[in-house]
Amino acid sequence: MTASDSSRQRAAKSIGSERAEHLAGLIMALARRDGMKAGDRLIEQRLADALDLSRAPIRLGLKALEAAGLARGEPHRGFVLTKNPTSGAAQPALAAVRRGEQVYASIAGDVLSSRLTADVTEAELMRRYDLSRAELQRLLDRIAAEGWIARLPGYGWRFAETVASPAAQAQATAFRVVIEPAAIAQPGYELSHEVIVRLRERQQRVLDGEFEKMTIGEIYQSGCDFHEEIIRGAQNPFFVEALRRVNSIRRLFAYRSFADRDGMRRHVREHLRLLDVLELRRYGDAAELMAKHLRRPLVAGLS
Amino acid sequence: MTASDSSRQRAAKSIGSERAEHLAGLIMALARRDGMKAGDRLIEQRLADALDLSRAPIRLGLKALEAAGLARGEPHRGFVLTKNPTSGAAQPALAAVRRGEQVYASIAGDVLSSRLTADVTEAELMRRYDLSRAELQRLLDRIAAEGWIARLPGYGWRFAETVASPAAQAQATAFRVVIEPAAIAQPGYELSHEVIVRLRERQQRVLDGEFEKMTIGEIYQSGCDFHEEIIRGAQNPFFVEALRRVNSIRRLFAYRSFADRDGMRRHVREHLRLLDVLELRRYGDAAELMAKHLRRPLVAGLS
DNA sequence: AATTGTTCTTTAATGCAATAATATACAATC
DNA sequence: GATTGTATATTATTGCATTAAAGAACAATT
Repeated sequence: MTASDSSRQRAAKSIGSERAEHLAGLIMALARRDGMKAGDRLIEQRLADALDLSRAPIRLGLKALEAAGLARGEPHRGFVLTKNPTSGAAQPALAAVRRGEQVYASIAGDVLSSRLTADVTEAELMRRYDLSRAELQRLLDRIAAEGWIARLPGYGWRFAETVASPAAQAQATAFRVVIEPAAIAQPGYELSHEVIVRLRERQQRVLDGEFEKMTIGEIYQSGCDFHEEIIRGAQNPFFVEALRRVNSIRRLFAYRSFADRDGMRRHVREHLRLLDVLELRRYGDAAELMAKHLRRPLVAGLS
Repeated sequence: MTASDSSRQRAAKSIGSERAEHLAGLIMALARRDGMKAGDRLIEQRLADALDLSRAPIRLGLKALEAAGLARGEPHRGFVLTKNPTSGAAQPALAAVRRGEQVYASIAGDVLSSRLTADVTEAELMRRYDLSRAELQRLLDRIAAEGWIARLPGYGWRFAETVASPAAQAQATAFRVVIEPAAIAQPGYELSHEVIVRLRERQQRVLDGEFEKMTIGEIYQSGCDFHEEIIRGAQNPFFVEALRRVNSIRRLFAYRSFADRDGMRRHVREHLRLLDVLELRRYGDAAELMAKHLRRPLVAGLS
């Protein structure tokens, strides 16, 4: 116990500034998502707003990015991307974000395959995953926010029945088939022109081949972003929230469902068609289209 | 600051065993919910299971109950209720639960009336509500679990847009009108006979006058329980979860909407009618009935 | 006018020891 | 056979000092 304890501490310390690299990864992921290119400026305040942080941590991330050779900073002129965020050179920076996800992923895997019981104590998890209390607590808070674990009144936590059940995937779809079309059919539904344009542009970029360079995680995320933006048009946060939660649980098994590239192309094309119908304000048709879209099998991991 | 700090500590210590009284309140609330009467036995393990605790804390609660004169314990024969849980004598014990809710309630009130900004820091909240870090954190965890606050990446937390908006109540209803009937209309929908019987019995009891003795909170809770049990029949935890979250947010403004007794009677009668239709497995009709039920105005706080 | 650079303040995380709360196991009793 | 009584082991909380991280304000630069 003392052995593993100290090894963990040493490991953490040896990585110069883990946080900075993590921030660099966040910035890079954002740049990718927004389709930035080499040469684009990285404006501190804009990044800070996008990531809900202040400029101080952003600055750390930018410096780490420079140290990694992905950005260049000149006095009083800020930082500029030197590599395309989709290029191979950008990969290590992005991996830094994922590294922090490893434990999260193994817990998710263990729950999904029932290697963990529904009820667990913190002590048990600390031992099992070699985490400090603080680390574990941050993790549990996050998982709780995603809705697949909840604190028990006494000691311990309980995983939600939502996960682990083999039927979960089908249930998630069934739920979405209800709320997403219904949201579009709500009386006050409206999607601003700007949003439609932005969404179309992003989907088009994916269709134009960018998705060859995307990770499964990014592809999944892009799909979720799209649907969340669409459902937001109902002007009812309860719909948005509900979809968010389903998506964060679907993410757990998304990694398993293998993505076939052809299905994906069709999938994105459906997104574009949906945008067209929405632009014409034919909400009844759009709702139907959405229902059909969701029911399509096989690419379940990507809708 | 040191002054308020120490006063808080003194207050906490002077209450002999706050936790035990709280537990007593939980037991009493459970007894009320289940329609127990004076003379009924309070079986430790059964209570422990119902409250997701072990026997040790239950025992503390039972002793506190005895100290309050609401239960009597005899060696090797356990505890027995000596007062009806609906009687006036039971009130103080139940109040102990609510006492712990005071800060929660004031935060809720402050958010609902925009006396708090959307973004807050822990330090700010600690000062404002005179809480220790630990106390505040438990509170924030709970609120986060209920879904109306979320941690920001840096310092601080952000209240969900779901709350505070004046439209929230209408939006919550709109959302329920979508998911509740849809759940009943799901292919695999089924409500076991036992559940129907239990629900009917409980609603009947309320109709038979018990609700005169119920607090607003209990009335609200009873309504939520009913609907959650109904939606559970869809065999899809996503529906249940979604409803739970809406309900935990609706609870925040439930206290404001004044309950008229007549509307409530009609409301409960509708619950009973719904059960009849469900028992006949006429799910299409039941779904329609549910939609109408939810749309009824005025008793919005109780559906 | 927008953006970066710098400094200072505020805020929260971490590790540790002491303490409290909860869970478990098994014997005793009805 | 179910329930209670009791002892013991496990688990988590609390307070505190230290340290790290983030935010805010304003000057400097383009």
